[in-house]
Amino acid sequence: METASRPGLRERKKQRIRDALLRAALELFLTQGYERTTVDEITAAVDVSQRTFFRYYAGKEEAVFFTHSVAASHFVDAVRARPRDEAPLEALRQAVLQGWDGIGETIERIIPVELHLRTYQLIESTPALFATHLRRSAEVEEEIARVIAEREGLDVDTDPRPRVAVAVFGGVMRVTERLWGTGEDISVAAIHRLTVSHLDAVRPALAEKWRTDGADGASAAVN
Amino acid sequence: METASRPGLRERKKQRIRDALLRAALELFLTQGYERTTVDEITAAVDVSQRTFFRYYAGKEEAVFFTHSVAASHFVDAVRARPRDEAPLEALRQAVLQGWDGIGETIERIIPVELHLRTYQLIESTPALFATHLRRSAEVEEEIARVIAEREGLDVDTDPRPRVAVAVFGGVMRVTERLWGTGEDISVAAIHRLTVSHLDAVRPALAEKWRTDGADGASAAVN
DNA sequence: GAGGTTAGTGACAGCCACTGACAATTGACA
DNA sequence: TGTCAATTGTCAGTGGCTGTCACTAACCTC
Repeated sequence: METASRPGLRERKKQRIRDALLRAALELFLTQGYERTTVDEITAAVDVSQRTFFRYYAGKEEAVFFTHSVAASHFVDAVRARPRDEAPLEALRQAVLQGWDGIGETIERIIPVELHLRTYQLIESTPALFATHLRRSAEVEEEIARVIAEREGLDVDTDPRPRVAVAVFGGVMRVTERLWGTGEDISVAAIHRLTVSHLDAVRPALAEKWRTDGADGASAAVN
Repeated sequence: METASRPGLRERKKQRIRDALLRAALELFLTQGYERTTVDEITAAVDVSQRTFFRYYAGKEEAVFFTHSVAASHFVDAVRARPRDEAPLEALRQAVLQGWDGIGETIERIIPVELHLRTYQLIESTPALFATHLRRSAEVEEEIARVIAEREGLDVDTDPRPRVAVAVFGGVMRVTERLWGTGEDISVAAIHRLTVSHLDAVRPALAEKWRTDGADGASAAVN
């Protein structure tokens, strides 16, 4: 009866090492900076060999983005779960907001949410990580585009709308994240607020004239 | 009188090495792949020391993106040169199309345009390069957002519209580039056509309902 | 519970991108 | 032509990452 609840000593030991490495890595990255932290320092903190680190994580980057992968697949699932009568962009909007609000339960099993949220600041301030983050986002967007296309009964290779819609949405999310990640308030409430205000700014931003409709645009101001 | 036209032997020698390194690097990257090409191979082809390569280029990546930097600043200049009565998105649209059409004169002084265009395929097919490409694009977008904000007399830090508009535009351009770069036809005509069709798909993609307006959406189909 | 099997680890050697330091070389210029 | 300064080659070293191999400890069977 305990094979399901207790996965065996070997497996538990592995899990402990994986967790310890992740935590040590993130804490070192956040205190000393990503590039100034060597793998040797991480493994020294956990007291395993350098080789062991690379058996658990493909590299330093994978450690940084470990929890992000979890969050990303939750987001994709959330999009899939949206009612089919919702407009595509509305479904995406609800899915991200839902994802952010549920980030606690999603991440806390692995590391303190605080640590996860702080990785965004690390990513935004480290060019190499930021680049990887964008690439990973692009991969998620490709997946989302396929989901949207399926929802709408379209072929993602002949109709540009699914990818375009997702790209528009993703572009706005990047701006939002960046503003949030480079700011001081890394609370979930803050990202929630910024997400809403930026998504609401899409239609005004696409308007022909910006200068005359001051009321509409100014109302979407941020900060 | 010849300081301007003939920059001296030393300078010419440097330029020759810089060009030779760039060409050798790109040709090796394109034939063997980016990661399978070592810096030693590049410098061996040009017959200089490895150290010399790093004096001209900060790393392998910088060589790949050398011409892209030129193209990017031409694009930014083109946006700046657009008439101020043009709507922001229209100005961006015209500037990119203009940029692509003039890519020949812009790049040919450095390397054959053919080589430059092929680097897009390399970038799209090499995750590390793709990531860097996205980061660089994000930097350009930030610059463009400031230009747009200035054009419209807005503060980029309080009004979200400049960054949002540029992010929307940039998102669509990424999708376009990716489709083009992973396809077979890497002609300027092809990217021009894809750019137009994708930008035209933005409004339909933002529509509430996709299923009913089949005529509008299907007309924007690609390929 | 002894003994074989196998997964996981440490130790070591090595590749490659990249950097700093210093000496050798070679245009530039008087 | 000799001096100065810019460029280059050489060398040594760091750090991320990988392959290999022997060893240990968990697991499994009888």
